[in-house]
Amino acid sequence: MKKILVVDGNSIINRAYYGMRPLTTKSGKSTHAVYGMINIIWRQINELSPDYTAVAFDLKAPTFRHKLYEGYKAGRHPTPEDLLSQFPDAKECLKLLGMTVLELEGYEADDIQGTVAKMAHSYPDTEAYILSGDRDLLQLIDSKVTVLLATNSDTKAMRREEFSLEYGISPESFVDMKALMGDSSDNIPGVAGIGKKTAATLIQSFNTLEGIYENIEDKSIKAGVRDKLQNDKENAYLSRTLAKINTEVPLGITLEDIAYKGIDRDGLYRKFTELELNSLIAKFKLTAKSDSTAKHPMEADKETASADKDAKETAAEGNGCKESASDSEADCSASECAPSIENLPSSEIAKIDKKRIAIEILNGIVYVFDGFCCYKLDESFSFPADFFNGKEIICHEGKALWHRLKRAGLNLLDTVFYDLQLYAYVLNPGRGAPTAASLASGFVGKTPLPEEPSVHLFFEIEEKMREKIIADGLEKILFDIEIPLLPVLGEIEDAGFMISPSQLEEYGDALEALANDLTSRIYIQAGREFNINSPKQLGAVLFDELGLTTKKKKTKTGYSTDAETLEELRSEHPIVDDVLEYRQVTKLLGTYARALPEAADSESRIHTDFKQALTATGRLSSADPNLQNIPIRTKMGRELRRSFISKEGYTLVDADYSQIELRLLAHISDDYNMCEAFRSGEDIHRKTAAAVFGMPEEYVTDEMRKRAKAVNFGIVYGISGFSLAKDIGTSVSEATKYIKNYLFNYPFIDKYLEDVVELAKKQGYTTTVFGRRRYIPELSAQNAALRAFGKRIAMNAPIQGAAADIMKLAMLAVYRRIKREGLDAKIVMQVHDELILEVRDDEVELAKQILREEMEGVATLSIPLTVDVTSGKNWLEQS
DNA sequence: AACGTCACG
DNA sequence: ACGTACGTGACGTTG
Repeated sequence: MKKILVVDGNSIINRAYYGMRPLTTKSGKSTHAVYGMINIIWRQINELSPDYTAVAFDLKAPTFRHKLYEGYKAGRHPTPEDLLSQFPDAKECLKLLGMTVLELEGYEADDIQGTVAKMAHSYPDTEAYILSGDRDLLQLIDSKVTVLLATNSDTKAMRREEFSLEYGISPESFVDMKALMGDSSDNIPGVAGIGKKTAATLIQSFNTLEGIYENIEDKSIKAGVRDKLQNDKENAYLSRTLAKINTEVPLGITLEDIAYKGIDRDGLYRKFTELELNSLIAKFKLTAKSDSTAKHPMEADKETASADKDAKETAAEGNGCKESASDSEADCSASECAPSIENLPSSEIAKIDKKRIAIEILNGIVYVFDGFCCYKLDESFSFPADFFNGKEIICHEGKALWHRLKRAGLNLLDTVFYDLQLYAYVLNPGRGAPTAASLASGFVGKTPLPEEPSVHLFFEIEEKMREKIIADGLEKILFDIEIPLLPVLGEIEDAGFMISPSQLEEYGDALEALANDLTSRIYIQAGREFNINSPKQLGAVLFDELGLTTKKKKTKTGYSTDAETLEELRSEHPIVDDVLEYRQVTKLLGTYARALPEAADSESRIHTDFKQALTATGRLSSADPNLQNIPIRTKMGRELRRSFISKEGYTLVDADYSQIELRLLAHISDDYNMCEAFRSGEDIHRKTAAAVFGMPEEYVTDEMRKRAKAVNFGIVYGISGFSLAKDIGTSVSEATKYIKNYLFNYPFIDKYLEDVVELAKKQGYTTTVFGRRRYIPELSAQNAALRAFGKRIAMNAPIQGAAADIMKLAMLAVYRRIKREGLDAKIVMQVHDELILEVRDDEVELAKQILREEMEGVATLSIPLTVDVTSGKNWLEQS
């Protein structure tokens, strides 16, 4: 028996799109629909071993159904952009899988499938299988046609038996039934007031529409139903025409035209690499170059092809500069693209004399491309000290390169690092850092071999990405902020923040004694020893053994034992207080007191790593170690800051923006009331309290001010009454009232929050006042909770992002001013709205003045930016 | 590697 | 009906 597999391309790709977690390439291209579709289809190919395969797609052009009925498929959600963009890749992949893609203007995918499936009747010994998630296709079931109904988890074969069992009618009657009950998803009207049940009963009795209307006076039809049928008779017949799949589409093909060709291994490897679908490469066991192109699928899955190493080595040993990379054909395959790489001894480094060069470090080896030749440097390369002065370096992960060159003793005066990772970040933050190879395939369509440098493509990639940067209006963000900031961050990391290890040790010892004390007390009260650090064991002790009241099992794995939960149980048992304190003490001990000295260098300085291309909003993040989360909120924790010090003869100068996010909200929304409050230097939380509680400011109590402050914070995050209530400990209705009063008093903020969400929905992204983007795909999610999350992101991102822009501009301004005025001062830390300098004692006052001037003057907004500046010998004692 | 928890702006 | 404030990083436990 020969088999035809007909796939409903639109249905399967939709199912894959909505049924899977989003997946994107490093450069931000969505790929999960393609990935899911291939998995679903490949499983069927393996199960069936079809002889003929076709995948049908809809085209945009209207079909006869639209012409017949203008409401047809009206009210459908438009296909999301990031699904639409996957169709070309999907079709290409299907062809590479050896399948035939069929689409025809004026016909829907359903019609094409029906036509192909029914071809089984024209050939002897042939049967057809239709793979779809759409139940409309069930009408095609007959003796030679089976529908494979793809559900979320598996695929169910529907033959006549299964169909009749489920619907109680024959597949041939399916369209007649649909003509009666309609179909809201396709906007097929049907007969008003007749649903699934009545429709099924009628069809069971009379089989077809004709049967029903011929027997309309039959007494088995109730009067009400009869009226409805008579009223909508025209609609019923129209609906049937709309629902009926046309099996006579003029495709002009024979079965031989859709014979299954087997997979194209090289093509799939290239395509999957481009899409970064590495798990599919593994699943199909694809390698860079295989010895044969067409394989039967059953063999393909098992095959292990061997990489062709010879090809690579020939290229590496090639003779110098004869081939230039830019001569390569645009569509050449990866191995053909690789240029010859010349080994360059240090003595000949001066040979590289272009102003603009590309550098890539791969597995510790330095590669240089000067626009013509590609060089591989010695392990112990050495450049002349001023080699890079005034040069433009196109690179990837430029800060690591910056450090490496700095450590090699090189001057980097006016050296600009055009870091492609920053380009990608600015184009689409929050996608994770793309590799150089993925940028190559994403922007110039060339995929370097794994483990091979892609530096020879950096000039082309830079050009393409720059075009996109300009098209998106991101030049300022990239070229005026991120690119110049890179060496500034390098300097800050290099400088490091000095600590006092002895002081930390003392502090740690005290914490340790306290922790030991608490441990024994907890054991005594628990009646046994256990691991207090294990939420599981702690939960068992508190709730099962000591019988504390459990609200609900909050976590996936068991009882919730977080501070919020324990706080409510304090009065039930004295052990709870001890556990809370134990948690606090061990946190300080493990994360800070003991860990920080480990990270310090021989001069007791700690060098963090600022991640410049990580956060979705534009902020920096700090890691290894994180110096942006040093405790301050509790007295015991705050003590840690005493151990962050300045070196002998120097002082720490600390400057932080006051209320920067709230000020930005005032500026962006242009809310008169809030702007006025900032202009006149009023206490913004007190003023807000007066508005929220509806009374003069003189009567505002501390508690009221505290609540108003929480509202101010919450608004910036896209607050809900529920969360505000939880935060300030009131009823939800009380909290909701505060929010309502707030928005009433600051009407432009209310308007702004609505508008920013609308605009984000329309554009797919938000922007800061400086143009920095954040894409918010969550806004078009199916899941309501996810959509609500998207709204909150849309409200917050322009504010948090603008604050980040301002701080970055301030860092540049302060850095340049220090340099220009020749101060003996270094920036040692940034904590989002705070900048810390280490300044020679005699220049402290000057540094304070500079910090204030530069930070406050960095942007001109409709309200003033204000900065609080303090100084001291450690991070705690600031005056 | 995932989870729970908790440190920061 | 459903979930519940934005953005981060690190530690210890557990599977």
